[in-house]
Amino acid sequence: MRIHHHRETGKHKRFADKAKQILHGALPEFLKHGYARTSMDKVAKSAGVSKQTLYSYYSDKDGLFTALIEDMAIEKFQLVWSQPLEGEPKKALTELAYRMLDNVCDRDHLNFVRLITAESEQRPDLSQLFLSKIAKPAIQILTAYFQDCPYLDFADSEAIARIFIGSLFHHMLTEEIFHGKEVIPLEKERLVNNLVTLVLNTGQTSN
Amino acid sequence: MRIHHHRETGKHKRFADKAKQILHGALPEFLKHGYARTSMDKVAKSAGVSKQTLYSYYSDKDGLFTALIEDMAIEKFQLVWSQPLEGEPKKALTELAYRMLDNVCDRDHLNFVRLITAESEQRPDLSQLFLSKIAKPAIQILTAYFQDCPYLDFADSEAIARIFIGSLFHHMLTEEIFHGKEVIPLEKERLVNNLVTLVLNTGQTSN
DNA sequence: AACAGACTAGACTGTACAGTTTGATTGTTA
DNA sequence: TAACAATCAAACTGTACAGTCTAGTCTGTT
Repeated sequence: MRIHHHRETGKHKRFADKAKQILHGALPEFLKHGYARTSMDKVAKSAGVSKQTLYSYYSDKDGLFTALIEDMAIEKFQLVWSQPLEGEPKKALTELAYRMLDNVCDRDHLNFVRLITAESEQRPDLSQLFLSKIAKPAIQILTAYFQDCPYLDFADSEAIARIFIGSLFHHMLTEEIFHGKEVIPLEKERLVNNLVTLVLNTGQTSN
Repeated sequence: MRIHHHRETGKHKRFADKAKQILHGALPEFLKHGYARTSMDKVAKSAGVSKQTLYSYYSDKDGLFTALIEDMAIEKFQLVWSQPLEGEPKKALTELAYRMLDNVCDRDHLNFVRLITAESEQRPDLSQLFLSKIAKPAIQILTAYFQDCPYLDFADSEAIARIFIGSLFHHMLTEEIFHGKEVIPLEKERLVNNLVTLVLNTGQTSN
């Protein structure tokens, strides 16, 4: 991104606003069509900005894409884990599971996952960013919950947390991204019930 | 594909051979670079065939791609599930888990999954083919094992099978496709041990 | 009024690539 | 040997698109 020097914060702000406006326009294009099928002309149009301006904020298509993914990984997509995990384990885990399934099944989120996957070979840095900013915190929070909850006791809390999250993630991948609703349908309720039961059966203590 | 009429099987065979030869050349290109970044010139070169021949066997890039994915989904990639699941549950499940992790972590297989994911919006039919030819049989076999095994008894065998397979799939997605080995590493052994324990703890009967 | 900075529309350049055409070569069949 | 099918290399066409350039507008500052 070009370096600007302004004395006034107003101008800084306007600059940042325009940068955001461009990302905001680029977002649906890249999410819908993927990297290769998105043209800079369409991005400019979608952002309501001239092509020249686009290129004065982002040096090239790759720079724009990188900025976009970073912005998404950092700003969007961590809503689920902001709420604390409290109360009776069965209720807490069930609610978490539904929250995760609902949140992750949002169109934008699904397309984001697909985009990261599609470009994971060209841009391993971006998929690692995804992991460190989104997957890792999720695993850590759930692991900490398993460790700290007085009603639960696992030999390996992190592994259990991964199994929990992995099952839910896989479900949304097959049902939503792979369009599995007609091919291999499975109601959320069955998955969540069995998953929670499985985990509690093993981890529940008597105290 | 063009329709040919030959009286001799020799010609039929040669025709089919050439078709396979083209697919064989197209395979690494599409797997490595994805759909958009693969050019028909490179495919022709990689297959050791002229561009004209390429276009006489497959009507266009899309037709070639479709044929390739169909071939892969049907011919390759179901090795794990061909061996029967027998013996003591703990041993059988542990071995299955390792077999699946090893098999699925093969470069070609990983790239195949990424390719299917990347094109899942443009070509939902192909991702559904992947599900019905690869994921569905796997789930069915494991479900049947859970149901038929005298030492095991689940309320919902299919849900448990999905949790089992989903956890393993998610692991290979994060560790291999998303390059998570440095970011969120987890040894196979921890995952498999905990997964098998989790499942057996819940399903094991006393008979 | 004069100037500067951010912006715009649109033309332009060069490259990559899907798909076609040409014209020659080889091998098989009748 | 004549006809034919399959193949080849290479040139060609048309389109899409990244990135640049031109010329001019609008806005706020001095």
